Amino acid sequence: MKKQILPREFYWHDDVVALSQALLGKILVTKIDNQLTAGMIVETEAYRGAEDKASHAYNHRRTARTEIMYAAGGVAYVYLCYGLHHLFNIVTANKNTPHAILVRAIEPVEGIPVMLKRRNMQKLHPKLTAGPGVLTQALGITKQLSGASLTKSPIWIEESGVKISPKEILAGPRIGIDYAQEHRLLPWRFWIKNNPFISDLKSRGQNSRFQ
DNA sequence: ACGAAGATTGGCT
DNA sequence: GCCAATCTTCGTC
Repeated sequence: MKKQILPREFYWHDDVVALSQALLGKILVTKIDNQLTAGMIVETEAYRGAEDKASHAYNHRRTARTEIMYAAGGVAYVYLCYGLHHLFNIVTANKNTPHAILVRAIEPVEGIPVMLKRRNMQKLHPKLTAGPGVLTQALGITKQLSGASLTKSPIWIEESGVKISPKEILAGPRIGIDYAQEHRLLPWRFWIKNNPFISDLKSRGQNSRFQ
């Protein structure tokens, strides 16, 4: 099948919760250090900009770090978490609407030897790319790439040809945002049912071939 | 200028 | 299950 890079307009949709589900099954690709690596997006979280207490842009907070969230959709927002982990987000919606989608897990598709080397692992295992901090390491994404366009930079997203039906999509509370008060339990984390590469073991399903 | 907290991970008990 | 690692960011003094 033909590889089709998602156009900028794809990211301009105003409903970040719907887009978070639409991104499941798409292919996240990087070409960094001249090495092509890619994985299917299997878990996402929606962060609904100014109205979401879990969002870095809650109440229209604007700082040097979060400024890129206010750009028109279709750019990367990458930030350092706990001083260690680079977390990759997709900025969505129109300019000045700071919605973003955190990519929490991917299923490796291409460049697996490169990803293994970057992760210092010997063989394929969900730990390679299951989790927002480890998938960036596998793909070579760092905060240097925050602000990069997803249509003309070393990071982009492609159609996979695989259609994920609503029945295959599960939803639950977002992870690691207990500080978000009444927004803490919103079911804005989405994942592909029973996919072995989901970050949270409890929601992964019981038939993982890696157990 | 200071210090607490963080959209996590991996190793050890 | 618990906890340290590690450092930027941001609120407060």
